[in-house]
Amino acid sequence: MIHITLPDGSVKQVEKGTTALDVAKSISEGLARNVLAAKVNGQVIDATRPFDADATLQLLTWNDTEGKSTMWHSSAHLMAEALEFFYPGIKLAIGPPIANGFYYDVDFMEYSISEKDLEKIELKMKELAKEKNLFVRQEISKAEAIAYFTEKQDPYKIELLENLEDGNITFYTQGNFTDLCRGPHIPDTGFIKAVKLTAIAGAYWRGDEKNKQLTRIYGVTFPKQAELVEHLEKLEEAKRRDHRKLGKELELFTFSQKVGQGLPLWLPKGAALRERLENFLKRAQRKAGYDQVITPHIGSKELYVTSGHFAKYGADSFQPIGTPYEGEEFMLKPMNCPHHCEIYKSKPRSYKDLPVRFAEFGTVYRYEQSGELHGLTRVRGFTQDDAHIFCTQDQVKDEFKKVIDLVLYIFKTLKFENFKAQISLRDKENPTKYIGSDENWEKAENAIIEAAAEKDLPTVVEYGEAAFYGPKLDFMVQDALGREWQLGTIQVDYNLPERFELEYTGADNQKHRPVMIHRAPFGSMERFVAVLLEHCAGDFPLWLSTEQYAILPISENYNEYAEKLSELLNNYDIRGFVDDRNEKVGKKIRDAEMKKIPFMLVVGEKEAEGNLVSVRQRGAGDLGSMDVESFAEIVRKAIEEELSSNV
RNA sequence: GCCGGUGUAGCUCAGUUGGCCAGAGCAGCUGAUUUGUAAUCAGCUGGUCGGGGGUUCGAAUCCCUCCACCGGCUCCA
Repeated sequence: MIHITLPDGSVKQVEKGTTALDVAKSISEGLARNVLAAKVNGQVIDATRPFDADATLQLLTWNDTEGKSTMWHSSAHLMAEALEFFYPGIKLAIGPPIANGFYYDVDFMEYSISEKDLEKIELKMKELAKEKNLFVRQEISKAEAIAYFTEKQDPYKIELLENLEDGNITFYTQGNFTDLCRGPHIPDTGFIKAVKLTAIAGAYWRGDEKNKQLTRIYGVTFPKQAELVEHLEKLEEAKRRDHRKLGKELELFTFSQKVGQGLPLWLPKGAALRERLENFLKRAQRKAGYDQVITPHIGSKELYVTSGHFAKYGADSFQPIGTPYEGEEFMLKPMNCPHHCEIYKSKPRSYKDLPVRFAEFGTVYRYEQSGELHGLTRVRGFTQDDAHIFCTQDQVKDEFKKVIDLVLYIFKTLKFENFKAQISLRDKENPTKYIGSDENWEKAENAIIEAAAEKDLPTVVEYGEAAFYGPKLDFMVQDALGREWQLGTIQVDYNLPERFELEYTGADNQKHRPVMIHRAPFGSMERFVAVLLEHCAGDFPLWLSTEQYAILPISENYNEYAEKLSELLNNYDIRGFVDDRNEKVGKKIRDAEMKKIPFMLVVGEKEAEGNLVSVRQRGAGDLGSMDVESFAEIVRKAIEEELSSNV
């Protein structure tokens, strides 16, 4: 007899050879029907594997991330079985589970496949799922495995096998399909009740663009049809919130083929929104001791040779601009830091001056591959809310904390409640990858870790993710749909101060090298606006709305009164317009709602006579009628509340 | 850049066994209506069918090529 310890601490005494599924059955049949896999001694394995010694056991169901990924992994096998049915002779590469489903990379040989084919594959998968075929695990020698795939003429599996150790190789078989696979898998295909193949795309073998491009089919499966429906609804919602769609509808930005791809054009309303965000940040930065600077959009090629960026990125950048006669070369600036370094150097600095903080909404241009461009989140020209802090090594931690405060203030004000900070540190195994002294790195990394801890940031630490010039802290926010985006960043840089020979005079009257911190709380205005748009689905907070109210006269007879009101509200610094079109008020309300205007002010005879406005708030409905001062007070209070989230 | 898909009016979309002047709704304009909390009615304007080339008596529709966009891959100072 052996002992199996469950998560609640209870211990089951069972025969050797008992499986996790048996244990589940002994608890309840219902549970057993939901068990997808088992976590035994911390390792996820098939629920059908027999125990041969004492162990801890956690039964994994659809409610566990590992349960889901096990099912999706099995779904990839199921899809492969269906694919082999329709397209015999195809070569299979890899088919893993991913965050939201699974995919399989397939070399379709002479077959061609398009989205139209997905439906029949789904049907076949459902048909095979109904057969409740068991996933059978089989240990196999490397030689036998290679022989199997040689027979099957699958070069990808053979390549995978070549990198595997003999004695550690397993096959899994369900129905008519056998695959090289480490496992684990769900007990049988019957758990898969709902199937949706979502996309078909190209993907390189082993992610290397020098390799052959395979066809990747993405899919997702569920244990219940209802969950698939829910999933599809979520996708619809994401589509509805897509910043490209909202940006067009709300007339915020556009693109022109003639101007060039990836070069956003900000329309009046978008520009007003952006200006408001910039002013918001400028105000906060002024308070935090930043000095605003302005630098040109191009810089001499020498500048980037000095910074080292030309050597690293020059070939993949917009190419230098030449002057007509002298043959001088200038680059479109891909970042602002070299310019800011030169500002630092414009006069001698003393330790008493530090930290120096130069801020600039700096527009930069980077060549992105055409297939990479995406709405406002990936463009070729964008504006960073950039700043560079020049300080002593001892000031790094404090400066980090101040920047973290700034970022938190922004997140709080704009209601990004779910976020995390990723701390990217060195890969210590690979010291030659980094510049700067070990001692300074150690200090900087600790400073970041401590700063994050003291600010109670939810953090994940990634080793080996640091830039070659210094460690960094990136903020990832979740939008309303739980999708993750990288926004703000804070980076320590030992490289540029060295290359630009920056110095300050210390208390010891000796020259010292300052540390540089790059930081951008929004990241870029383009990306931030995109994420904000999706986060709030276009319903901007009042203080950010370009049009805070629309005055809707009942008929043309009240247009004059409406104009008078509008002037009055202008005196209160409340922005809006009069909808004096010859339309019924219902139509005007509808249009104002579609334009996401926070307040609609209906005026007719009653209001004109009593010097009142009838206020209707987006989302909240009719607030009744009141005088202008009361309305202005409502607006003032609402904005104060929105902006008061001091950290 | 690569693989796959898409491209018809300002917007959303019909229109492919190749065939009469290419359609609708919304937006816009004109007129009527003078309106009370999510679409008043009527008329009108508007299209090199993404660009170029080809096949054909005839091309939005078939072929070639280029461009842009969408979904991925690779990349991201």
